[in-house]
Amino acid sequence: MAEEIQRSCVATRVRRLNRQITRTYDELLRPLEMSGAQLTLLVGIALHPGVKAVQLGKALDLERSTLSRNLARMVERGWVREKAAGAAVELHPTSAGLDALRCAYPAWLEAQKRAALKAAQLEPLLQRKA
Amino acid sequence: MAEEIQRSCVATRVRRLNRQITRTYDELLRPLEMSGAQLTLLVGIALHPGVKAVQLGKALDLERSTLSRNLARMVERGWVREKAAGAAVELHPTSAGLDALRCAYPAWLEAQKRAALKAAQLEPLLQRKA
DNA sequence: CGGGTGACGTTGTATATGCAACACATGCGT
DNA sequence: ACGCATGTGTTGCATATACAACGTCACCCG
Repeated sequence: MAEEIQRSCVATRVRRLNRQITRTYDELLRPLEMSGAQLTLLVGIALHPGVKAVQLGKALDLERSTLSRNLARMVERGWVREKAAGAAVELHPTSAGLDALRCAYPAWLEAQKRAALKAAQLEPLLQRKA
Repeated sequence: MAEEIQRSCVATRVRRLNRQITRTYDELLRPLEMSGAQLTLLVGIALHPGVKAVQLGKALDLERSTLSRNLARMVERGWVREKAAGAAVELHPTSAGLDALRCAYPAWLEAQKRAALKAAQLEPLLQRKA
């Protein structure tokens, strides 16, 4: 029973891979004082200026309160501006945010390259699930 | 550039999948007051009684301090016993821990079933990485 | 024996995440 | 206009995670 879980648990594998991948991106983005989570949000906002927070959350499958707090940090940094729109909030990139995005691109490329190696571990993951 | 990141970022995809999978397991384990992370640790300890913490951490690619704190919670719950062994710590399951594991098995099975659906999203992930 | 070095765990601090509870706005129906 | 349901965001609390700094133990070497 315990053997079966250890052999085939999807959560264990996905979570471990997530740790490895997240560490890789965070390490390379750290000089820019940006996290992988923040990069994802910044990209989404830059590509869809004025997007409603709730839409962004649904696209990323992010809980409302998590998104709210992550955005607050990015507003602090001056990368994002929030604009009230009734009960909702519209998100806009600032020029500093777009600059940060440009600066992050080389680090992202390198992280993407390193991640490709670890992503090979995804395939056994899928095969064992069956 | 931003388009490229949104289209192909491995971290974004792995992290989103991790959120979905983790939520699934945590939701089903919640009645037992157990998390997916704790289940993984408990399984590892149950299968290798006396395992050194550092070994478990390496197997799961878990940072030392993270493991230390997660284990502390499980010791609190009475599922695990820590035994000093020089500078290291040996981990043993308690009988309550083994009981909890047995109780968790049906929930794990159900989570595993639900996760199989979402894991289909892993395949597009891999293909776009190339 | 004494000092240094490396391995291991813990503590401080920060981000990421989620659930539950609350607050607020909007819009609808009467 | 009133009240109610719904959608949206925020706050309180808890876990998971990582890095940096620190304390300790063990071990080895001179």
